[in-house]
Amino acid sequence: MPVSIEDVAKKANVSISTVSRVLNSKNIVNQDTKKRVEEAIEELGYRPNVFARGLMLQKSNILALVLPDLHGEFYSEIIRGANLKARELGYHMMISSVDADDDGKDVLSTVSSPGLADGIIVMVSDMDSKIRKTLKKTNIPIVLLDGEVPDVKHDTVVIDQRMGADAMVRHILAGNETDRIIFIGGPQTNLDTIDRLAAYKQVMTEVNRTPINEDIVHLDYSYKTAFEYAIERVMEWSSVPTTIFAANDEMAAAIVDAAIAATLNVPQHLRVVGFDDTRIAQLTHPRLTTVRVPMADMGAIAVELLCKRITEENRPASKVTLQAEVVIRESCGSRLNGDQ
Amino acid sequence: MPVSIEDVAKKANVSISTVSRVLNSKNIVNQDTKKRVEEAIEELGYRPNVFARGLMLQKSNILALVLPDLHGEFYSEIIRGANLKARELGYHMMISSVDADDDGKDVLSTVSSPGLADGIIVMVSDMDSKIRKTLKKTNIPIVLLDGEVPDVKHDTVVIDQRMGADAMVRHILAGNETDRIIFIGGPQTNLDTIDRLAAYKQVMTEVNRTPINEDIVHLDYSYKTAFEYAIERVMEWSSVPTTIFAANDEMAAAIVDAAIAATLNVPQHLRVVGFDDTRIAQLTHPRLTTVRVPMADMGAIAVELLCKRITEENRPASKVTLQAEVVIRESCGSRLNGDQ
DNA sequence: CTGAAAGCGCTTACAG
DNA sequence: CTGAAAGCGCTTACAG
Repeated sequence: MPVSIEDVAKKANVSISTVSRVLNSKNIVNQDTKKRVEEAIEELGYRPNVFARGLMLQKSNILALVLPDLHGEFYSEIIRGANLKARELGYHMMISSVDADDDGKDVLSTVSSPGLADGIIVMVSDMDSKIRKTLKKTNIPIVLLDGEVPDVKHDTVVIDQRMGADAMVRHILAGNETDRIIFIGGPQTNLDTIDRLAAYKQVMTEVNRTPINEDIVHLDYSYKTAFEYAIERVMEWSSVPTTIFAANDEMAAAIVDAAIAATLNVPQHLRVVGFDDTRIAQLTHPRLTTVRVPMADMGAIAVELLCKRITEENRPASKVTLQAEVVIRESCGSRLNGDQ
Repeated sequence: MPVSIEDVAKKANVSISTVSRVLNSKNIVNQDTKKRVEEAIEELGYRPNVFARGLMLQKSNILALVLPDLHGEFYSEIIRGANLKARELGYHMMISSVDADDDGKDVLSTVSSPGLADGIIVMVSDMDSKIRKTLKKTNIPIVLLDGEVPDVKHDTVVIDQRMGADAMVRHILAGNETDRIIFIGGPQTNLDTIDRLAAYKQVMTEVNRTPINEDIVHLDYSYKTAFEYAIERVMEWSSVPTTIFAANDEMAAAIVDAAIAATLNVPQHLRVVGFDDTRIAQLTHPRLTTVRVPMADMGAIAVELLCKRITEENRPASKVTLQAEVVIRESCGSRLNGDQ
């Protein structure tokens, strides 16, 4: 039987009101009584019951983080960044994953009003995701990661995917103007892929090289699929000057490996760039030119926004856009040492 | 103002007791009343208040997972495995990280009795970790990952590191009997490193090759440190037949890269093996021979044990040992194609 | 099968 | 500065 506020009160010879006061350091308490109470708390090892407190305060100090998947470094960095910031601000973090077919009712309902979490950070990376509909019905503070849900009032933190992809395509063109550029994306409904592809199309069109359908392919972001796809095609690709613009590092790494398996030299016979700048980008040979997405920052900023929203319900919804920047390494023949 | 059980009761023309009964489907409720109540719940979008329920039931359906760090694939796999299983069993998961200097009081106290979480999974990977002391004082259900804390009654899930390391050293010796074998571990107080090193010493001693001090080095598990260390020494290492046994894949990858940077061939001029079988192991060239540690399983089983402990307080503490197995790839010259 | 009432452990006006 | 009391939203014996 855990010790309650009443036990403390008895031991310190005061009322529970007084104990509560020293606990919350609200109203002023006499120095001596305060000391007596604190000693009693210490001796008894008293910890306030979170539920009782939550019942009164309608606040749990818990934030929920809902991600589409918990797999891979991308998400683990978000979790890390969010967790650090949450602790800093005095919140705990709950975490859960919801895949695209899941409407997330399960997760959201337990977590949401009048629920466990004071607020919730949701990443909805797929356009068709059912959770988007569920979100509309929730009226707990929400921060959306990397995507927006229409008709929901919420704060948002996004990566400027378009700028990043735009800069990347220009970087490719700067080094190798005449290259055929093949875009290899994730699923068609994936929001990141949509943005990155849009930027690719736009820049290409701008330089009068409207992309043809054969140069746009959609895979599933995985190493395996990309490797299998690439191994069949690297020889053909390398027959004319070509750069592969993969929408994540995993696929880029797979393509590099497929090229190497076919005894091609990257970047000489084939150029490859990735996206995200996960650790994989530095483990390939040659290392990947890619676009850095500040994942940990994303998590941290989302937590920050959420906490602000929780304490200040009526502040206007804000949108934070994080820049993504091109990181030049060797897989594309960098401008620094590309002319050796 | 969220809708309460009272609102539902009014709408359905019953008492709150009855609403509670249909909610918890305990005692039998008349079909018609039940239906009426369910409709009211649906219409009002009623969700029971978690705190009120927790106050009564002394149960939150939340599990806490405390890891030494949230960085890297190793931990993200544990989180993933744990999270999946937790959802399956109807629990939510809270997550937090605690570093070795932190005594975790902060985390544990909020999370622990009479706290938020019904139980807690803790990974304590460092012998000196202060959290070990804090753990002794907690009397909430605990499952320990990958390490034990004396004097605490708890369930445990461990990897059989020793068997894994043992098998690995024998594998190295089987292919290259006369190789000098250098063990590169993490910090001296790291429990995994301790076990892996012990196995290395034992097998070496068994074959009458008691290791010398120069062949045992402690780094910090990171790619960077290992690369810097290796780049200075690869030439010397390769001057006699040598295998590097790194205590994780990160360091193994760094050593492979250092060797390549020195234009050495792996496994011909230098052999390298890793530990963990994280994804990195398949991204190096050559790919790493390593020891597979079932991380996701570890998370899932920990959750399972914890849930059993929560519901059956008096069951005897159990210890689940997961096997680690050698995965043969190319970095050590496999038996399959090592004699080309 | 159903309702009135006690109680879970807190916080917070309200008096004093 | 401090205490008695109400109340947060539930669950669960206890009567009926």
